[in-house]
Formats: sequence, C-alpha cells, structure tokens
Amino acid sequence: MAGRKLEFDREQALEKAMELFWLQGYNATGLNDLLKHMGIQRQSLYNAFGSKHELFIEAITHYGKTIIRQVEEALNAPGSPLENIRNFLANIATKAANPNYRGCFVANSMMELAPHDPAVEEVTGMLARRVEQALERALERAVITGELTEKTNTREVARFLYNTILGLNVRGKASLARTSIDDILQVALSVLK
Amino acid sequence: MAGRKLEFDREQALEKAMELFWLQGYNATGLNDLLKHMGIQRQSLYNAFGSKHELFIEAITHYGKTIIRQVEEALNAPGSPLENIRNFLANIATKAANPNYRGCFVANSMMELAPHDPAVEEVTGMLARRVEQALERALERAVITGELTEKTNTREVARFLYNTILGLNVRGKASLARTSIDDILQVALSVLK
DNA sequence: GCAATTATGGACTATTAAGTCAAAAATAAG
DNA sequence: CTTATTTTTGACTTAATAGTCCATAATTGC
Repeated sequence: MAGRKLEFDREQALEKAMELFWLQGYNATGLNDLLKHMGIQRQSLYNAFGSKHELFIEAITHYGKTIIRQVEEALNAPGSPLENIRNFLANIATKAANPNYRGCFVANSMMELAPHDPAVEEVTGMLARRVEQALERALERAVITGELTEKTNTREVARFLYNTILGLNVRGKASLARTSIDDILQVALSVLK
Repeated sequence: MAGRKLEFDREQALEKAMELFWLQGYNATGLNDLLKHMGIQRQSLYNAFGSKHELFIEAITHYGKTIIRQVEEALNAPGSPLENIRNFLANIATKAANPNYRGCFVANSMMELAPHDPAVEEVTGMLARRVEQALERALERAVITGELTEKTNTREVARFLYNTILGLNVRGKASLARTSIDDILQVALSVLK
C-alpha cells in the first residue's frame, strides 16, 4: 500500500458535512460551501466520498447512528419509563421552541428528498421505525411497572408519539410561541395514562 | 390606458405556478419549468409577477385562500361538530397514505423556506393560526352540543390537532403504511371526549 | 392615421452548479 | 535511489440558473 497520506480525518470531515446538510438541506448546500466547511479540497471530497449525493447518504446515516444512540439512552435511563418518555418529548419541545431551531435532520430530509430519492426514503424510513420501536419498548416497560394500564396499545401510541415529534419539527420552523408548544405537548402527553 | 392586451389569464397562470411550487418546492422549480407549465413567456412572467420570489409569495397566498375556505367548509358543515373534526382529520390521513402524497403546500414551505425567508414565515405562520382557530371554533361548538365535556381546553386541543396534521404531512412523504396512519389517527382522536 | 403605451418573443448575460483532468507532491516498497 | 501509488491543488468543463434587453406586435386615445 504505497501512496501519499490523507491530510484530513475522514470522520471529522463527514461530521462537518453533516452539520451543513442538517442546517441548510441538500440542495441549498453547494460544493463550495461543503469544501470550505469541511476544510478539504474538491478532489479529496470526490476521492473520499464519491459524490455529493453519496456524501449526503453517509452524512444522514452517520446522523442516524448518533441520534438512535441518544434516543435509546434517554428512553432507557434508570427510573420510571413513563418519566423518561415525558422528558424525552419535553426535551424535543424545548429545542423546537428555540427561534433558531434547525429541526431534526431526518424530518428535514423526509420532506426535502424522500419523495424523489429512494436511498433517502429508505434511510429515513428505517430511522423513523427505529425511533418508534424504541418508544414502543419504553411504553411496554411502563405497562410492566404499572404506570400505564394493561390495555395500552403500545404500538399505536408509539407511532402517535413519533408523529407528534414530527409535527413539532415542522411547527418549530415557522415562528412559534413557547405557549403553543406547551399546549401541544400537554395534550399529546395526556394520552399516557 | 393604451397598450397591447394581456394574452393570458393572470389568475390561471398563478394557479399553474402554485401547482408546480406545491409539487416541487421553491428551489427545485426553475424558471423554465414555470414558463412551460404556466404557458407564458419569460418577460410576461416578470411583467405580471415581478420575480420568482414574488410569484411564489402570491402562489402560497392564493393557496392559503383556497385552503382556508375548504377547512372552514369542512369544519362548519351541518350536523355534529365533533364528527366534522373527525372526518376532517380522517380525510387528511387518507391523503397522506397515498404513495404520491405531495403534502400540504404550507407545511412544505415552512420546512423549506420559513427559517430564512421572513415573508414565507409570515404567510405560513398566519395560515397555521387560522387553521388552528377554525379547529378551535369547531371544538367550542362541540362543547356546546355536549359532545365534548365543559372542561375541554379548546385552544390546547386545537393546537394539538394541527400539530398532528403537520406530523402526518411529514410522515406521508416517506414510505408509510396505511396501518401506521390509522394508528396515529386512532390515538390522536382519542383525546376528543 | 399617428403617437403613446403595453405585451410578446427570443436572444443574451452573468453566476453558479456539480463534476473532471492533469500536473505536482508525498509516501511506501523494492 | 527508483518506481509505483496515492493525495493535493487549482484550472477547466458543461449545464443550468435567475434575470435583462430590445426589437416587434398589438392596442387605445387623439
């Protein structure tokens, strides 16, 4: 294996690309923006990642890994499963209430690309399912601890909660008062009993 | 007032522009696409609408007018106010379950443009509030008819229902089984009692 | 009919996009 | 040291972008 050494850290460059795609979306992010923000040269990007599109897929996959880890950490925290679910949603609501909220990269990509980009549709669909499953398992634990009644349809509720999260993602993008967010959360969490 | 007559119907051309922006979004829609679909000439577009951006604002405003009319018609239909709300949401859910679902133009624009486009933020925010208000009024009527208890916080629930609709808009863009939609709707509507 | 005014058609400009090419630089193996 | 291999650098290519210019066509008021 001869040859010159890579002058940049591939993982770090990918992280930077993810940040920019997350903030601006796929189409609004030009190659020049990427190169500047990643701190590498044009040809290096093509050598390392193939194309803008392949880089994007890697970026969202990378995002997915970290987000799934965070979601599971939050929902599997010690203590009350129901409290974990409540805190998880409250946390997202607080982020969405920030005027500079950039949204969830997955939700953003579903909207921008999923309808005409099979690769994006697949990755985002898979991540959505994994979050729903994590919620479902937490709900099941809440049933076991007796915090939720035996009659709770955990799958239905998990899908519902994830849908609520997606809604907050959209609403947080336009001007949105904290009180509105709290109202939404209040009612959504009222189904947990 | 001398001068040559306009060869196209301005309202009709606007409608066509709306269709395309709705389907493809702002940035993915080029001038050439617009001209072709609107059936007018380049200079005519600039004479009649000023710029691509101004045309977009007119298009979404036009969309808003028609959508608000439809929403109020659906929610103010004769008969049970609660049934009207249920049917309204079920209708949206059915649309979202369609594989070729193009989403709500307002939700699409919130995601694509609202964060960096004050004019779009204002129009979409205003339309969101108007839909929430229409829902709130319908909920109030349901309280009066006794279909909902006096304790119902109609404002909270209205905001919650609109958030659910926005969630369906996102979820409908990625692959989504009919059963998932039904689960979401089932739980969301369970708060109405 | 003539002058003023407005719309059309099509060429044109300037900018930006993603992606490629090839020379120069750096490295490892023989 | 030499050769083979890989990365970097920056110029280049091709296509598409939003928007402008201007000559021609159509219309109304005088």
